[in-house]
Amino acid sequence: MTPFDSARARLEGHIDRQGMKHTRQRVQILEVFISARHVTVEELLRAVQEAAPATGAATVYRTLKLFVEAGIAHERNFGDGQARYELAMDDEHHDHLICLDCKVIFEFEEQEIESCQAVVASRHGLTLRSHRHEIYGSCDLREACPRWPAS
Amino acid sequence: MTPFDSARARLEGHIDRQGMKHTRQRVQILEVFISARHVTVEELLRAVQEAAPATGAATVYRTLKLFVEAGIAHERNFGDGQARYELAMDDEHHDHLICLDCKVIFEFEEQEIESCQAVVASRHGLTLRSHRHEIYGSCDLREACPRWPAS
DNA sequence: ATGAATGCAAATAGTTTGCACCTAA
DNA sequence: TTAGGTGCAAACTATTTGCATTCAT
Repeated sequence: MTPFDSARARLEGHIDRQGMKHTRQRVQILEVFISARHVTVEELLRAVQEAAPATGAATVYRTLKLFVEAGIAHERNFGDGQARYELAMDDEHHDHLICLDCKVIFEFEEQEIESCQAVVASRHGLTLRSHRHEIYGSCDLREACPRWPAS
Repeated sequence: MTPFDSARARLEGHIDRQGMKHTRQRVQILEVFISARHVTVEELLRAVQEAAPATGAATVYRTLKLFVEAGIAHERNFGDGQARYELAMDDEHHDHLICLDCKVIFEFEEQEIESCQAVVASRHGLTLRSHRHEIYGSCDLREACPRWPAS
């Protein structure tokens, strides 16, 4: 089962369960979304419009919300004013490390940090619900940079 | 030296260094800002207008940016669509724990998490520059909640 | 047939900017 | 005097919404 198939299965299940309809657009948007990482609505819209030029921005916004409700996408905000979406795979969790120089986005998972968080929450009498953790760094556009020697 | 005095000193220094001007509005906004925590522009504007009704929103936006440049304020975004600002005190750092039920914002500092982050960054060849870490939890509006038994 | 989804355009919300007037230095 | 600041309104950006039309069921 490819990522597309399992995401689609989950989406169709959600659509059926909610008495919604299966549409061409929803599948087309999912197809493009699957092979993208941390896409903005604008990027996704442009890509979708290459196959289906009539697609409207509102549909992409609405469909991404649907993906989030169906549990196949996460919304992210990296502080540049526009939301980004990424595929939500089963029981996988990660946070992000963003390079301020070359804008590369890495994903990381640090069990030690994860467990600290529950402690912090309970210390204040709260039950941990979710979190958001982004680390910003610099690659100085040197060899270590995945885009080196990009402009 | 009160927090207001040291913030004001730093602001005036920045203003002088940049050849800017000292204005009534900047001091008035600082006065209100000092005694607020995680304020939105709207909240700050309303409070400032109680003392100086003619103050415009643009001035508050511009002044908060100035505060950030002067190093006396941090901009925060807790995902509700509007920026919040808080006083930046010397060599103090903290992250946030937000209650999804009662909206209380706690501050926390966890040295273990801090040091993990540099490791994560270097693991990917980056130098740590900054980070953003928010933990979201629930108080279930019970006794532990600082606003209990609020509505 | 009929109700939900789409696409467009208009509406919002938060923030920024242009510009005439004001004010600190 | 004069550059920088302010206040207002208009512009902008990302996103949402109203509505007539289209499409899935």
